[in-house]
Amino acid sequence: MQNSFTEENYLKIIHALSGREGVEVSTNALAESTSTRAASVTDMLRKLADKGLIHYKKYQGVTLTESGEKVAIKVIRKHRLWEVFLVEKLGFGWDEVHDIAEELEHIPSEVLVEKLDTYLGHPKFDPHGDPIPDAKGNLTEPDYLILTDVHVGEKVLMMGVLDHAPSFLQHLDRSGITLGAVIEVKEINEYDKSASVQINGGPTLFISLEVSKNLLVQRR
Amino acid sequence: MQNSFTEENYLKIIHALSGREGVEVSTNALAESTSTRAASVTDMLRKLADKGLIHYKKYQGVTLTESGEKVAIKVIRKHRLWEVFLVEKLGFGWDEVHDIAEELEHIPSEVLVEKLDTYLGHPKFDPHGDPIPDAKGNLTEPDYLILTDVHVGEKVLMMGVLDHAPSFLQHLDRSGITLGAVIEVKEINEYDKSASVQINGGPTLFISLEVSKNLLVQRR
DNA sequence: ATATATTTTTAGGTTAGTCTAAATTTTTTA
DNA sequence: TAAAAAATTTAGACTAACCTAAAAATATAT
Repeated sequence: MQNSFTEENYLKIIHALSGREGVEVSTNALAESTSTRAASVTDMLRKLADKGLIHYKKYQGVTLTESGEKVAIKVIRKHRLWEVFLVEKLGFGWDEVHDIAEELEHIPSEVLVEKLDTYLGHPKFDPHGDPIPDAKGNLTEPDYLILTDVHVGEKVLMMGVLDHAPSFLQHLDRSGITLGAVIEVKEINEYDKSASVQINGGPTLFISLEVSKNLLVQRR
Repeated sequence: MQNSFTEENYLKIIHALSGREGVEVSTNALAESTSTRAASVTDMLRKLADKGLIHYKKYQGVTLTESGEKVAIKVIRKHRLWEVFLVEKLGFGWDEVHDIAEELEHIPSEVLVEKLDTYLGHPKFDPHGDPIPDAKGNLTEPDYLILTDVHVGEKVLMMGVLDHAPSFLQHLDRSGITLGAVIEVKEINEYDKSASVQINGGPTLFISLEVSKNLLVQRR
């Protein structure tokens, strides 16, 4: 029994919205994320529940079942591997690959994914720093900090982004903030929490709270 | 105005069935090729005609318009480039790639195709010897012979296959008949038109008319 | 604790792509 | 060239995924 493109998208989004703790996801949140209406979401939830892919009780929100989780993680694995391919092999920018990977992730061939994974050298992270689930479906989220949690004087490594919007990624490109960059927090403005940071021991620049909130970093 | 997966498939199949001369394709032939019923084909033909992608007069069969031809050739370009990728980069056999390419060919991104083409080194032929249309949509079919047209004593180069069925391609693999192989026709059996051929100056083997009819070759 | 607001579900409808059965047109054959 | 056969189209219906409007359930506020 094959899942449709649309079903896979719902499962992927439920996975993302329910987070590590597997918290219930609301109908409205899904309507927002899928760009559909709540009524359409309800229809789909009934269908996914019938297929045993989600736990669903009317008015109570949904969580993934084990089998739903499996499907979601497979889709995420494909999405992230294709993103690596697009950036590493085809030369796309990290700001250009999301929509294309959104299509490629639904190509249904197990052997394709595994050959792609091998070809790419079994990457552990995608171009945005997101972890790639392994072939068995194990997905371990590294516990990165958000830059807002870093104190003045600390040096951290840039490890990923929370916002994948092209405009945000392009902004980082212009600022020279790339994956693996060393970020030293020089100063935090008390008033608006904007910060001045030094990148790779080179130029110092000001970043807004909005930017800080979307940067995942790691102490060295 | 985007064309759907299904519409693209119809256009691709009409292109294939109408051949170089652009001959009319019948409703039944399309039903056969799309694995649907004639009534469904009629519905789709009306739709494609409304979009200006085919010439359609009831009961008279269809041909592609210029704009339909353009779409078909784009799909064919994508299909064949992805096949090259699957074989050359991911290590699939030529008998394994058709179904996967059938999915990949509908991924809609011009820039993806062009980057893929560049990455692959602008290949001119796919793993089955079929010519790859260029970015401008020029598709030049080389005029190969069919092995049945080759006389005893002639040496020819194996250039492609007409049948893409995995079972046929696997049969060729077992026989050592690969793209680029030199085939010398040693003998043709008058009764059933089976032939004995020598491959690359090495082993001689018997091939049935069924096989000969599906091998595209070139005089040297 | 009741009234109001919000969220979610139900009811009924739409479109794309498919189907079967019946009607119509074209082709073949006697 | 008329009858039979084959091909094609029309009519009416189905499913998946969406919609709007109205009803029902839950949450919030006075």
